[in-house]
Amino acid sequence: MATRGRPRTFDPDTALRQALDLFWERGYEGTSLSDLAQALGIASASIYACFGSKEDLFRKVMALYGTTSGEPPRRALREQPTARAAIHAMLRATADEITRPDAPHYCMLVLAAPTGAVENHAVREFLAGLRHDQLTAIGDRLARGLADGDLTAPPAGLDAVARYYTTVVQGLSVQARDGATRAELEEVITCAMAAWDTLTCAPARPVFMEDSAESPR
Amino acid sequence: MATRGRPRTFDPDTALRQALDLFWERGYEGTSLSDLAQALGIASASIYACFGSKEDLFRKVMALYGTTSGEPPRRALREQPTARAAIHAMLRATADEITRPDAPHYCMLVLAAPTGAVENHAVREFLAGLRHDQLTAIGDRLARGLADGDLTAPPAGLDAVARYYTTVVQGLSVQARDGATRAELEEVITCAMAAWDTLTCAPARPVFMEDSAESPR
DNA sequence: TCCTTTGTTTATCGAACGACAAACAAACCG
DNA sequence: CGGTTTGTTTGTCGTTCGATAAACAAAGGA
Repeated sequence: MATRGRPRTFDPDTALRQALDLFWERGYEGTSLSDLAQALGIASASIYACFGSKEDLFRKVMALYGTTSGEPPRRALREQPTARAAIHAMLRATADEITRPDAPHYCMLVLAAPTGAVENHAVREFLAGLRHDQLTAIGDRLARGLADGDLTAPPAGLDAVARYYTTVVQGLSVQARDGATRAELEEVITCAMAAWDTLTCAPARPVFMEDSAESPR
Repeated sequence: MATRGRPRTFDPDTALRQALDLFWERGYEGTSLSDLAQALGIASASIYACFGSKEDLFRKVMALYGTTSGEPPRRALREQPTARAAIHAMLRATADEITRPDAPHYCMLVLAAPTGAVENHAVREFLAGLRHDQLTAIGDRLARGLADGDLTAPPAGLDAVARYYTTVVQGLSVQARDGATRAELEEVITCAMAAWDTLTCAPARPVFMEDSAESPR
C-alpha cells in the first residue's frame, strides 16, 4: 500500500518512549497533556491523532514498558533452571530495574496509579490486571518447579508462596521510591529468600551461604 | 478566654474524619476541594478558614490517620513481649487495618501519593518521611529484642531485617488494594515469618507449627 | 498541475482546578 | 441596643484540564 498524504514529522516510537519517561516520572494523573506535548515536541492534537486519548496512550506506554523494563524479571523466571533460582533472579532483576540511575526508582506497574480520581478507575484496574499477571507468572513458575522436580509442594500452599514473593516485589518498589539503594534492596532480597527453605522444606541454608553467584538476570 | 464571634456550624473533628475518608478513597491528588466541600457539607472557603490549604488539611488528616488506623500496628510493636511476636503481631494488625470492610483496602501512608504532579512534591516527601518512621520503629523494636535478649544479632544485619519487614508491610498494601482477602494476607504473613528463624539463627519451626495463638493486635 | 489525503498547528471548547475577597449572618460585649 | 468579632456564603479570580474543530501545510496520484 502506498503512503498517501503528508508524512509524520515525528517518530511514533520515539514519542512513545518520551511519553513513557514522563508517565514514569509523574504517574498517570500527574502527567498532563500539556506536559506530554511539550516533552514530545508536538501539539496535543497530534498526540490525539496518533495515539488516541490520554488513556490509550498510557496503555501503549505500559505495553512498551512491559517489553523493556519488564522483560529482565520475566526472563529470569523463564530461563533459570530451578524455581528457587528463578525467584531469586527475578527479585534481583527487579531490583536492578528499579534502581537504574537513568530512570525513576520504582515500578510503574505498582506506583503509576494506585489511587486517584474516580474518573480514572479504568486505568487503575488496568494496572491491577497487569499486577495480577505478575502473580500468575510467579505462580506458574513455582508450578513448573513442582513439575520439574526441583521443588516439593510447600506446606503453606503454592499460591501462598507465589503471593508472598509478589508482595515482596511490590514492596521493593516502595522502598526504591523512598531512596533505598541497590545494595539495601539486595539485603531485603536475601531476607526474603531466607524464607524459601523453610517454606519448601528444603534443608536450611544460613544466609551467609546464599548462592550469590546466581546470575541477577 | 470567652468565645467571641459567630461559632462554627460544623464540628472540625467530624469534618477532619470525613476528609480522611475522602482522601483515603481517592488519594491526595484524586481528591479535589470541590469533592471535600461537598462531602463535608460546607463551602471551600470554610475549609480554608478552618484548616488552611489543601496540603495543610491533608497533613492534619494524616495525623488523625496515624492515631487511628496506625495505632494497632504500633501498639503491637510496643506491647508484644518478644521481637518475633511483635513483628508478627504488627504484620497481622496491618492486615486487619487494610482489609476492614468499612474502609478502603490499603494503607494511606503507602498509596495516597507515591507519584504525581511536580507541584505536589512536598506532599510525597511528607509521606515518604512517615514511611521512614515506620522503618525506624521496626528497627527500634528489633534493637529492643536484642537488648531484652530474646533476639540474637542477625547475620544479615539488623537494619536489613527491619527493611525487609517494612518491605513486606508496604507490599501488603498493594495486595489489599488489588483485592487480596484477609486470609490471603495471613498466608503472606506466614511466609514472611518463615524467614525469621533462618534470619535470626533460631531453631527452625515448620510453618504448620506457627504460633497462630499470638494476638493479632 | 490540481485534487485528494493526511499531518500539524492554532485557537478554543466547557469544565474543573486551588484559592481568595467581599458580602452576609450570627454570636458576644458593653 | 449598637458595635465588634468571627464564621459562612457567594461569586469569581486566573489557570489548567482533556479534548476537538477548523485552518493550514505537505506529500502522492492522476
